[in-house]
Amino acid sequence: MIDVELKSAIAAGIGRAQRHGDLPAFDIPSEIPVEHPRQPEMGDFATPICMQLARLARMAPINIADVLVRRMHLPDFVGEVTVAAPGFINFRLATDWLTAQVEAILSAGDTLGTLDLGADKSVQVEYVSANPTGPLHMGSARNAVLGDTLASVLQAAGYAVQREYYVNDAGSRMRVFYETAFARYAQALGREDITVPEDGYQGAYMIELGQQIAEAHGMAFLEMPADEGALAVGKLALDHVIAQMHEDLAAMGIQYDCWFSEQSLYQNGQFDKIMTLLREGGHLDVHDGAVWFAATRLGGAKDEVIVRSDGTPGYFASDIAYHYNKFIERGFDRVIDVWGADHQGHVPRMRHMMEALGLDPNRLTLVLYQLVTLKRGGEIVRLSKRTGDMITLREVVDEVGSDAVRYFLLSRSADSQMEFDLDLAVAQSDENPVYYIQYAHARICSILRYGEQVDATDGDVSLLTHPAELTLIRRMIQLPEIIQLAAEQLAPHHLAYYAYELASDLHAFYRDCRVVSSDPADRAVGAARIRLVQACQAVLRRVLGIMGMTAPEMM
RNA sequence: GCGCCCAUAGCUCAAUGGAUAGAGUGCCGGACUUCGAAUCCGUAGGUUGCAGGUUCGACCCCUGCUGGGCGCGCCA
Repeated sequence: MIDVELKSAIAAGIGRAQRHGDLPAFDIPSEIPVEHPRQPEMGDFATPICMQLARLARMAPINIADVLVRRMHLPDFVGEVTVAAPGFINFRLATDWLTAQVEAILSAGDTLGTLDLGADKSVQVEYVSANPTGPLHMGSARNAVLGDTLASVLQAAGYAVQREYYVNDAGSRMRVFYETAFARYAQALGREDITVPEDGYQGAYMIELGQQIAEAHGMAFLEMPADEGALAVGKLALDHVIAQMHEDLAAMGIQYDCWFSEQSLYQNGQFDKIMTLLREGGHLDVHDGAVWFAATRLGGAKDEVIVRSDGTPGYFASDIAYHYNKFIERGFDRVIDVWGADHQGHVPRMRHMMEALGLDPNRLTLVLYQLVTLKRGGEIVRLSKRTGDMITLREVVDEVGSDAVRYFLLSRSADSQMEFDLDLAVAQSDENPVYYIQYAHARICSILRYGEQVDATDGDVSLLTHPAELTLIRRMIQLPEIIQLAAEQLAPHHLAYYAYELASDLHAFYRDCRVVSSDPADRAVGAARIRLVQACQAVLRRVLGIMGMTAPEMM
């Protein structure tokens, strides 16, 4: 990456200046800041390093800058260097290097923008993981988009990524779900005496599910002992719900590598093994009839119940066993869990759990996102599967479209609380910036169709000298940098802004530069511009692809 | 009471401790007889919630307020 080369050139320049006696001796900072100047006229890259060195060198920043510029060996991609008050060094990319990048992009193929930041380390991204007790509702949408895009970003950054859905098919909520399913099934067969539990799932979808099972299986499960019948109906209902989730997520272009069952954590004595490990490590206490995780001994605010006094494992027990499985059984180098902000209270105990398992807590990252407030008719809608008040992810995706939903949810940082107005989302879907970006792609396709008869294979990109052309190329070569930023910060919203700016530069280029011209005198530059437009198309496709969006050829 | 997150243009949101804080949207005004007007160009809009502090330099880091969201269970 060019910024890395620039940094080492600057560091080397400081060393050389010191050896020549232009700068006094001091330790060269390990991290050399390189950034994009706010004003493009100032250059493509800049470093404020001289301001930071002023104290060390006991010199004015501007004088340090002068010395440094004189002593630096410039990489070949730098065309011009200037010094600006109070001590910035500005670098401008060489035009011939810049235009050559068009060919580099065209020959990159599918790996365009791919980095080796991850060094092929294995990362698991676990996201959505909503309880399988009903259809996915809109509350899970942000989790889905964030997690899925994060996974793609990390893939592009050179990690070996695995996408996982954690199916909470154990525990007390599951039992209530089974009982609800059984009651609805029985009611469908006329047994009004069998009722949905007090804290059961009231949604209409459970009634439908009960009817479907009744139609398919008749009285069979009612003729069994009650426990067995409920279990059998419950399992059918669970399978149905999970199959539905597959479909709903697929409608957003999301596919997992693994659907991991919580129940499986309690098979083959695995859980006992982990409890032994924790006990031997001195992390367990027994009191009030329950087994506790001694988080306070690791600096936590309170201890956590692992096994309840009735002998059943609690949610945290599964969390421990699950992460033991992720790191120790399956050996992921790094794990990212995407959680809603309502789970932020669990962050410290996850850290303590990692310590207790003898794992480096930094290998586990919990990405938290602020919950989305849903509005309909100006009113805030509260979603709950238990009460059955819900707006499903599917109905919104069907109505607004996957691309628009994804872009909307992706374009804000995870820390921002956002409002999703359903009426507005439908009414204004045409104004969603995603269409602006897709239009840029469709426009390129249109230009290429129109210029089909032009032979651009020998297009000479060095003819690209118009400011709009160079601005576009500058934007195009930013892709790796944006992928790196998004991967390092685990913040995919940078992609959304980048894609918009890329589209904007393309539209501006289209305004200023005629690509396909009937004038024979324009043939050479036209061929070069076709190369440029093809390269831009590749970048647009790539960034849209990482965001999980389509790149339509026509709209 | 304690903890986490947030507060930036009318609205929705950006901005790795660096130069004149940017987009979209909305208002107003312009541009189709040539590759797509789902586009482009322009005007207006700011004490970055308040008060201190650190720094050569703060929207960004620290402290204290104010206001909002979310947590603090032998639920998940």
